[in-house]
Amino acid sequence: MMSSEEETEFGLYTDKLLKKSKRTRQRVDAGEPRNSYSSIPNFSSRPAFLGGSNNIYGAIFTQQQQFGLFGPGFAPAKMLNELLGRQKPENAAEGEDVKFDNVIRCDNSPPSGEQLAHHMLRDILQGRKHELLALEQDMRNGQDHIINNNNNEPKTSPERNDVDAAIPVKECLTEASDRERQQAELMEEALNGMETESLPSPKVEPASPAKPEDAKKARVENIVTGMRSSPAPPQVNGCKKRKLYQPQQHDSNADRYVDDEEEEIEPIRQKRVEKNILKSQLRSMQEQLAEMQQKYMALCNRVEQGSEESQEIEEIPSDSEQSKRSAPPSPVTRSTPTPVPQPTLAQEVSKMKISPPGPPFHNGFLHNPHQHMSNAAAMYLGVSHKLFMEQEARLAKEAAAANAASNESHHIQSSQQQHSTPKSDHIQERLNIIRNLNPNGTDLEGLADALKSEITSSLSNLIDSILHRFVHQKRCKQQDAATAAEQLNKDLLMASQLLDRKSPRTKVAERPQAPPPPHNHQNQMVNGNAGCPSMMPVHNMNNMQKHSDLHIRPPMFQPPKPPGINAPLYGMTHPFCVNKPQEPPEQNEALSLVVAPKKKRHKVTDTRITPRTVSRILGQDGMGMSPAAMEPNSCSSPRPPPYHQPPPMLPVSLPTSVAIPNPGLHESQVFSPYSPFFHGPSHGHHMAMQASSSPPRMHKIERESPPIHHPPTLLHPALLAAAQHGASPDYGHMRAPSNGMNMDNGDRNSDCNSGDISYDGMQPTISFLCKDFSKNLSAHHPGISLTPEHSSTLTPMHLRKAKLMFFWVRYPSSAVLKMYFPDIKFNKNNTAQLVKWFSNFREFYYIQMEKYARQAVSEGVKNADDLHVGGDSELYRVLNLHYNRNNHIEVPSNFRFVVEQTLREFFKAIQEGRDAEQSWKKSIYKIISRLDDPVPEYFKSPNFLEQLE
DNA sequence: TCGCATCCTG
DNA sequence: CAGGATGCGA
Repeated sequence: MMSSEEETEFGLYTDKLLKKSKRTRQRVDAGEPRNSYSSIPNFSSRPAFLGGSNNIYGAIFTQQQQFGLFGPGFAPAKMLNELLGRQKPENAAEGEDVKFDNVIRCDNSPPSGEQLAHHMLRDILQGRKHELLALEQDMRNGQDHIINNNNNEPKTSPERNDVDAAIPVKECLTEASDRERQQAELMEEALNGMETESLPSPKVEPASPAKPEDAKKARVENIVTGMRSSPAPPQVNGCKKRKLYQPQQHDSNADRYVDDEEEEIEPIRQKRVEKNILKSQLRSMQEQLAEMQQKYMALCNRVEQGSEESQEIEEIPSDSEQSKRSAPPSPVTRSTPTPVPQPTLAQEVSKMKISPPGPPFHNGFLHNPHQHMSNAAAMYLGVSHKLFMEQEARLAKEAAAANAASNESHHIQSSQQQHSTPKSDHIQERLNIIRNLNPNGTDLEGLADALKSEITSSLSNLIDSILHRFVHQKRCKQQDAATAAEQLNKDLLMASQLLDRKSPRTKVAERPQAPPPPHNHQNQMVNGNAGCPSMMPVHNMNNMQKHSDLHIRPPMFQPPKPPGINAPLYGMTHPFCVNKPQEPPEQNEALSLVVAPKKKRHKVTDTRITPRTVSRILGQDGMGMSPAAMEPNSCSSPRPPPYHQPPPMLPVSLPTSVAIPNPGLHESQVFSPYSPFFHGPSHGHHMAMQASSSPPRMHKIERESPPIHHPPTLLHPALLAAAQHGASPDYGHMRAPSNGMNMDNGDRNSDCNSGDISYDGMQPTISFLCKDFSKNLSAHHPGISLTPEHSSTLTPMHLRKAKLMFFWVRYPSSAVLKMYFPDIKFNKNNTAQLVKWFSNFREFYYIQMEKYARQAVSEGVKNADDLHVGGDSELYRVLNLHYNRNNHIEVPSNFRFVVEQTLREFFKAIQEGRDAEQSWKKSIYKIISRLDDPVPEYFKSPNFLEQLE
């Protein structure tokens, strides 16, 4: 049953678990043995000792795959996978008996019966969407199965059959009937292919006794499959209302369908027709866009090349460039080529697509002498691609789903290609025209036409003007460069606005389409560009770049442009990340499934919005803490006078986000956000992203030596900046004297020696550290006390910090946490909150792990050792996005190691079918809990928080 | 019973 | 992310 793993070290422990688990518990995982992991004496924090042949470390070190007890001789992975894949139901069935027994037993106990039933139903409903569909079918057949959606009242009877009788006929039913009618009609008339898609497939899965685990598994699988099989829109809503507010999924069809539900049939049909029309029109527009882009690229290249060297010009320079760029990227470890046969359009698109960012991007565009131009181009493309890419994505989906449709689209495309691109004078005028059209709304076709011509014309205008400017710019050289860039920016801004306004719908889906970025820092910059057209004047850029941590954004800047999440088309080190190259339909999906996108009830949260406000802008300049302060001419806006407002007790929200890209920059260094600091600080520890480059082995070896001297993983500009300033006055001794920036050791126990970190929760006054700090302040600005008040309130910045800490510790004790949040006056509540945060972090983390592990399994990965998490793997990026959204710090290499281990553990467990067991994750948790590392000292520094911006 | 951890839900 | 439910160990 349990793998040998447990037997070795956790024997006793797991025995208990197993025994206990027999008890009537419906939830597999509820409750983790308290303090289990870290408190278990035998748990060494270092893998080295784990001698067991089965332990992961053994496997890792020996580079041999060992499936626990199964050993090498076990069936070929392929077989195994298939077996498992198909077996799942079986396994589940086995377990179900047990589980169900439990459930039944529970029924006898009055108090919990209801709840159990509720849970059960919930699980069923959540996990087995397809089942629901089947049920729906049943309903249609006259059976009285009633599906209860989660929003309805809890059933009183645990038995499924009873549900029928017990449930009052609710909207569900009516909705269903509505749909029924609609669908019937639609089927008959076969209005369009899309509709038929939405019909529930008669696929029936015998409503087996619901087993929670099963349901859970199903859920996860749903997520996974959802990620993978986006082309084929999963079941369309049953009576699952919850599905509805689940992300603005690409599945516009479903959405539409849902929306239409309530309305009369007639209008629905009309709308559909209209939509189709619009769709085709959009398609044509895309075509044109593509064309124009090509032209544009070609022109750009010609111009550039002409000026540089007289090199041969290729037909489509962009292509060549692209190929150059895309070639080098890490060879896919295990290529699971999923080159979905793309229709011609898609091919074209792929050509057009800017090589998914990352390093290649830099090499390509950014290095050329005319960077401002290139950047502008990139930006432009980013903007204009929104619409295009989205549509392309949808197209791909549809093509996969309905073959018939593809032909049509081709026709349309080709026919539309003939469109000429009319030119007109001013965008504004046209905008007005369009605005006038909108109100009527009735004439959608007209509108579409208008939009079409509008976009095309304006775009062509844009391109022309851009080119003109470019040429002109070349003549005028640097002097004019700045202004030209500004102009470009304006143009681009206008363009983006134009596009946004015109196609509001695309807006929704566009985010995921953002150019993907292998190398986050850089990419974020790039993406930021596309997302935030409003740039700073070029002349400011130089200063800015020197302080990449001090991103002063245009007031209007709205961060919500998370770095592209799309998987890069290439460069996936991670085997199972390789797949969805052709799946523009957001990689996000799975993620969003996990993390509900729109929750209104944040308290401390919403990290996207930066709290540190005015304090940063106002307060900081006097403090000599911000890099900016050192800079005489930093930023266009002269630093505010030395007076300070009382530091806001509670952080005010400011838009935060990634650096503002400087479109106009021509210095290459600009694009390595951290570069400015690499040389600055005395410790040039440029541990810079070895990302995927650093061989995993290294980490492993690293870990072997207990004293582990963690490589200076930090690189947070803020820190570096701080280091710079450390030279100045008192600041220097704020840090541990010996370590300086090498915050290596931060041993939990030893860190106290820093002395200054004495945290006394009760002291109303400032702590040592704060005193120090305040001394500085007052020294520089008498009368101003910027003492980081010992607040008991955890701010969003604390949250960020906590997230960053997660890279080192997954299971921090509350003591450790307190130590690392010296500015917090801890009490039960905020301690719990902080702990809860980490719990949440873990949750997210493990969900991701499981998801990807399952994906790997289902994709036929054989050996856990084949799983690698590179810096460019999707998994890695997802995690980084979650915990290190703005790339505040360099992700410690150990974290990647941990991730990899976790992934492998999950993978093995799943592969071996252990996931059928009740608490199969626990063993994994235990393993992972041992992989915690000491958090770097600098996390304790108040400045760190400060710099988290 | 309490503290802690997970899972689920919103 | 926060609340609540639940489980487990002490």
